[in-house]
Amino acid sequence: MNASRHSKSDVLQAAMKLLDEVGLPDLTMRKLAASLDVQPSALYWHFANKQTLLAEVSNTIVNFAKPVPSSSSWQDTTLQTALALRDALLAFRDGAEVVSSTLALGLGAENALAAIEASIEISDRDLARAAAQSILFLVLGQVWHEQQRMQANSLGVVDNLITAESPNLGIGIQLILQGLTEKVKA
Amino acid sequence: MNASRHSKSDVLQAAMKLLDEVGLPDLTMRKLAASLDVQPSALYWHFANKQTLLAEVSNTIVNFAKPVPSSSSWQDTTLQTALALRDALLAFRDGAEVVSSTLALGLGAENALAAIEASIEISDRDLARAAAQSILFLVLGQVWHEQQRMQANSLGVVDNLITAESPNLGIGIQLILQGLTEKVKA
DNA sequence: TTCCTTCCTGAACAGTGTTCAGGTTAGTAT
DNA sequence: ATACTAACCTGAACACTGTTCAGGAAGGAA
Repeated sequence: MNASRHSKSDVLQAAMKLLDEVGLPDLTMRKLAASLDVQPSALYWHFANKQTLLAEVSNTIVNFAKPVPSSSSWQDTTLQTALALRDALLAFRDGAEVVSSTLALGLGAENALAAIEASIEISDRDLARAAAQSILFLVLGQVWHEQQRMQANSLGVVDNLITAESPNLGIGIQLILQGLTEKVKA
Repeated sequence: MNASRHSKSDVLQAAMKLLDEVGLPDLTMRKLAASLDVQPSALYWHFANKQTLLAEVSNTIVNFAKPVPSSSSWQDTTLQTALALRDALLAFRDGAEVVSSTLALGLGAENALAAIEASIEISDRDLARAAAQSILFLVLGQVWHEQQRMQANSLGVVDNLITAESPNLGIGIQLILQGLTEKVKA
């Protein structure tokens, strides 16, 4: 990952690799530069600042979730879309925190919301948008929590004899979908 | 807020005030110390580190939400509890981000989850817990998003001609409650 | 007055993101 | 081959950050 000169996507790729190796808190510009055999200041030719870099990392994570084929019901399609996003977040270390922060700052990660919203086939688009946003926050929150536990567990914290409360993951989404379906009926 | 010696709660109180004045990103140990006319190192007699301090800030925010009286239905009580939490988060600058981070790190903020969970009067407690967690994430995500927009707007970002998509706030929660009610019927 | 707990100083350490004037490299056109 | 121009990088510095630690001062109790 070194050897003379680098392109913008080289830097992005190195950032993804470093994220996987050391996690978000230790993903510093200096370490990233070192992994490319380059001075820290060199990174600022490719990216205006660290947040811009992280925004592109976030987009890479979100776009890792490929669109799901439409199922028998739109409810199922929405659920599958949300689960695909969940899997994408889980596929990268601290993925949920990266995406959450980027989303909060208003940079990128709109693809995730758009995909969920598009899958909700009801006529009231405001309601669809509100529901999609709810599902997004739910997935981000749950995965963030889970990934934080992963790190805590990997550092000798041993209080996790009961680690399996994971089935939570899909329940909240299904509750929202059920509520949506009922609300639209009326 | 100065004058010779300070207690632990003095420091906490000064931290809350400084948070309101400068926001979370500028809430540094040095500024906090300066606001108390004290050296930064003095703070470490009261708190082990910054995260511990922030955890207590977080708890202060969460406990600002007083328990709501029980309504006609538990669904309404749960909704009111969630809205009370929302109001507490909104009452402090960057409140949602402070609580989210603290919650993710596993320190404090369990009161919020407990209050919501206790209000859900169904026999399946695992389901109640999952639903409560979903509602919590939903409120945190939504308010975080909203507060970030507040700051962005106060800094000369002027693209907010249409600022009023706030009614989202309660919709997601109601969807979850409706879904819950249906699921329990069966 | 002695003693002990509580609270604080002053200085330093190791790290962070970021800026900037200037240099090198590579490719393209003349 | 030469000149030019864009892409990319160096090296050093700036202004911060959280945190540690040996030691000193203030206040109350014995």
